[in-house]
Amino acid sequence: MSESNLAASFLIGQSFLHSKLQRKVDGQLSMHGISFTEYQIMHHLANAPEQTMRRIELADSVGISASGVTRLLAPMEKNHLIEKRSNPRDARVSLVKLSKVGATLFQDASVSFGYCAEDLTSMLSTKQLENLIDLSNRLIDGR
Amino acid sequence: MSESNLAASFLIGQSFLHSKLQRKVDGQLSMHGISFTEYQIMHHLANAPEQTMRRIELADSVGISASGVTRLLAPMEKNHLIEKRSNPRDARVSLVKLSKVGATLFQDASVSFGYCAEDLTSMLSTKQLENLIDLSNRLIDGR
DNA sequence: GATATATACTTGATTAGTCAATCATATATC
DNA sequence: GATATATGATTGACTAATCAAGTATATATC
Repeated sequence: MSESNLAASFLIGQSFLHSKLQRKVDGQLSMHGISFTEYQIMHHLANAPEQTMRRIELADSVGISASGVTRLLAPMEKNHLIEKRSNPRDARVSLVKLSKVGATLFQDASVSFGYCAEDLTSMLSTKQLENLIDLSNRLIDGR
Repeated sequence: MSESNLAASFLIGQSFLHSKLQRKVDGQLSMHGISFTEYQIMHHLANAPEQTMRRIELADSVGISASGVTRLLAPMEKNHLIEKRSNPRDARVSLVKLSKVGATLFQDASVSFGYCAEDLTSMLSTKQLENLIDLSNRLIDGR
């Protein structure tokens, strides 16, 4: 009956936590007209050299499929948050660059996102949060 | 440029981790013909008194909307994994009971799920995993 | 006991993603 | 240098969810 497997109950809890965090973050970012996924795209672009990445790199960074990236970026390009660049060394590649408009929006959204994140984690001390991030990173890296 | 906010980078990492876990778990459960969401539904039903819950309780437990539950349960009922019961004290309520077939499938799937969970968390000691669950629960409870 | 409000659930329309197939280009091999 | 294979990206068809609106029933108030 009751779940005796620690690892299994972690997965169940993890999934529930995700839905809670996702809901809160999406609600907060909606006032900037973007979703959490779009925010993540901009986050990775903002931290990349030249604010530029290949689409497949974005897919891997965010954790969605290549086709998901194509569909996600289309409206972002129409709204001039990003710009399409080609790679002269490899014509298969479509580079994505965070535009000036996109960078500004990202900075604004980052303030909301930061407050939201602080709020959602306010019950943990810095040490606990660092610990949590460390443990999460081990799960991500699989080491 | 680089994210100085600890809480914010936690949220980004959390989202990425979720996509990784979701993918792996869904892949594992697909051999039983169910999704992770369906597994969670059965998990909560299996642990409920009489293996029975109201639909809105299921929605809250799993972290999806009421309409999401309606849409999710429809095929599960057709496949006889769950049964619909009415509440004689409140005709608005539609009770959901895990069927015998559903309980058997859940037990089988729990074995796969357990292995999958062990595998995904194998790099953490029991103590670390307990610690991770505790920290996650604080985020969930907001205390 | 009629009326207003709240709760449980379902439905129609929409959205964000998936996968499988495809196209274009690049790279390796003979 | 022709051919096979691999890689990056897009598209069509589909799925799992959302929200807003609607229906049915219950509860509280006058």
